[in-house]
Amino acid sequence: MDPVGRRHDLAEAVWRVVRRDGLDGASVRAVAREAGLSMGSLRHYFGTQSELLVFAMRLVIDRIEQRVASLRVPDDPRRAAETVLRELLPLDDERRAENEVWLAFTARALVDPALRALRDEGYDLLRDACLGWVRLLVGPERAPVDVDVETDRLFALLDGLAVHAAMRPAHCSPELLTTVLSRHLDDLATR
Amino acid sequence: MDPVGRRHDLAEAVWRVVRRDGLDGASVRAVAREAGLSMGSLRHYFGTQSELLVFAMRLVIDRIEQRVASLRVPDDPRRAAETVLRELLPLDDERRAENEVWLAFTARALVDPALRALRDEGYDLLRDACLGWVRLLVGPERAPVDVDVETDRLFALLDGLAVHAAMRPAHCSPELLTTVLSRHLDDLATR
DNA sequence: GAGCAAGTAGCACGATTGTGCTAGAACCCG
DNA sequence: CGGGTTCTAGCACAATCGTGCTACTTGCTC
Repeated sequence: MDPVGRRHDLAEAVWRVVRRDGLDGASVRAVAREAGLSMGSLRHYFGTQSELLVFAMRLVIDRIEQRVASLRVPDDPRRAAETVLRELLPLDDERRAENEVWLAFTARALVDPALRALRDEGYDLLRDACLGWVRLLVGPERAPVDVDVETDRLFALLDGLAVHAAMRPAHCSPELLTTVLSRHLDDLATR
Repeated sequence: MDPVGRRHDLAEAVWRVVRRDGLDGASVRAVAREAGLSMGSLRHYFGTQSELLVFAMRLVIDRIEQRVASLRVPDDPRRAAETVLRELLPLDDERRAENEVWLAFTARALVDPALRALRDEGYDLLRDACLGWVRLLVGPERAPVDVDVETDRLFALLDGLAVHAAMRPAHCSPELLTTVLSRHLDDLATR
């Protein structure tokens, strides 16, 4: 198989192990077993465990970026914002997987320098997106400081919803998530 | 020393290790070393590692509850809400510690059944608090479904702010956190 | 077909883990 | 002062970990 494809397969094996047993459970042996490979074979694609995990975390960002980029966005700003930001909520199993894996990696990034840069990159991307939509929705008459506050408010809301969806999936139906987001965007646009 | 006091000391040693090296780093040996005790001695107070970690996580809830309970709350609902909810934000180092430790434990609760009940307990307490303040602030003329949506919105905002404060402390000054909360409560009260 | 690169497998080593266990020190109460 | 409980310390064991290393197989290229 394509070597780069194989690395993707291994990263997805990491995702599955992480979702099942947490990042602590993602030992080299466990990932190899999950992927149906031997340890030695895995190490032919990833020299160290750190390299493997960084690649698996990077894949989260890439996948989300790619999905958002391939989105057909309406012209109306309000509906455009909802379309894009909806895509960041864990509404189906694919996005739930990305969300849980991302959460596990960011938690470890608190103590693992190798993952910190990736976490910052992901957060910067998301915050910039929030900033852009807030600018578009509140209009130019709003004071710049308000834009900053509203950006961090939207930013925190999105991450909070994602965290809650991971922690209490039973209490966070897709309908609830979208309703909360929609309500917030309404308030943002009608002020 | 008082045995119960000793258990508290050990739990605080867990906190320090968790903040420094993550929950993965909180091995029995590391915690014992941090507390200046031998492994065997630690195991006299906590028979298993799981018991130790559960106690340390429980302490997070207890500490926050205790701090909130000892709060002098203004009569005005809007100011009362801000006073109490402010107390849940990581505005000083004591609350930052609680926040980071709580985050680490909830992340592990995703794959560790022993911690799940405590995570649920903490989340239920926080959501109930949000529900109460939303009811008080929006008034009785609001539809019940709106109250639910606004509750989960406030709930997600608070947790999102806490997560961001832990992940990017440089970008989340106490002023920013309180401003965002205050803005949100304003919107809630003036609708 | 020869030969070299790529892929696969698996052993070995030292380090670290949680916990069971024993033995001695400290303390308190009668 | 004696005796029993509480506390402390530390060893031992099996399990697991990441990684270095070697050997075998596969496949592609002259």
